[in-house]
Amino acid sequence: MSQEDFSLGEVNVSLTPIERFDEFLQTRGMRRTPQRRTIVEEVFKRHEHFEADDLIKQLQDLPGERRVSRPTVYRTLGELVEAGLLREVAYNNRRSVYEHDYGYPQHDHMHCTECNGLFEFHSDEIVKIRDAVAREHHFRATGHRLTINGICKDCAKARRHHSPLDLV
Amino acid sequence: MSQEDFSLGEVNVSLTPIERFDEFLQTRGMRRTPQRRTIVEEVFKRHEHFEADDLIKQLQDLPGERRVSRPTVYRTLGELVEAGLLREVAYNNRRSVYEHDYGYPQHDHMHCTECNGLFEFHSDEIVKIRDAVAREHHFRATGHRLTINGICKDCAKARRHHSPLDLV
DNA sequence: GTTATTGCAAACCATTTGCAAGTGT
DNA sequence: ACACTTGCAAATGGTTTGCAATAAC
Repeated sequence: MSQEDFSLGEVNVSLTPIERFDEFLQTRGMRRTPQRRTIVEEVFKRHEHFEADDLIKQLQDLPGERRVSRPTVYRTLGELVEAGLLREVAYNNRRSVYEHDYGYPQHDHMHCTECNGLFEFHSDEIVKIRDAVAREHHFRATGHRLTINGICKDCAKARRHHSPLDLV
Repeated sequence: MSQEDFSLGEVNVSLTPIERFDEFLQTRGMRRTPQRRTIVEEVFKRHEHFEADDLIKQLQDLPGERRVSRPTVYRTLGELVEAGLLREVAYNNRRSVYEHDYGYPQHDHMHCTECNGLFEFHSDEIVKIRDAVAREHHFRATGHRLTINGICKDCAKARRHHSPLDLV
């Protein structure tokens, strides 16, 4: 976490995700419960994309008194999105994939159709074009989602070891 | 449909979607059935984004002998995607949205979070940047999906008629 | 005559919800 | 004390599947 204490719009960036969530709960008259606390902690332990089910499994490895039920996980994930701590990346249709969206720089994704991997990248250009396009169409842009589809470096390499006639 | 007879990669662009689908079925040893025919016809009657359910409703207005069951609609939509005639736009998670992807120029979307509307736009720049980014990361790009989120012109206008304190 | 396809009813499965018991404030 | 939360079990709802009857080829 940065030591600086500056604010970006309404959001005080010097807070940890846990503090930020507490702040959010307070503003909304919602309560700080051990379950909510456990979930934010686990969610921000590492920075990978995850699905609700990944998180549920992760929580199952926790000592018994910290167990959280499935509905509560779903409810809390929704709250974390509302709080601006998580973002939903809908690249997989059918189930939701989440990623950190707090104190983490704007970025986009490359999605490998072979191994289903998701890779992040950043491009200032994209944002510029986005805003230009939006302006041109009188659209008030608040964000965007770009996913480049294709084959990642590793899968491309693996493929070269097969003959081009090797069908599945 | 264009009168010209030129090919783009493997795809003969002079075919109508219906012909193209027949060709696809033939190559795969699949059969031309009245149900499949009805579905392609209805799907390509107009160029809007649609969900499986929209199509099912549209089919219900057809004379009785052309009725198609729900499972067949889902099965055929999948085939149309495989055939490269349709493309799945996963902007809504939970249900699939389809759009024409045959003889239709590359484009991206603006998604209005207010009215849920989807608007198309085209930008050559985006494709250039996409390829540059992919090259830089040794990623073999085959396509991309960009959705700009925000408020469309009409919803923005409607909003100005409310006081900023008008919550929900 | 084979083999693919259809329609029906039932299954799937991620997510959501009603509700009674529990718990922050 | 008073809401807000939780966990349970059951519901939801888009999509998929098993299977017997049917229809392309």
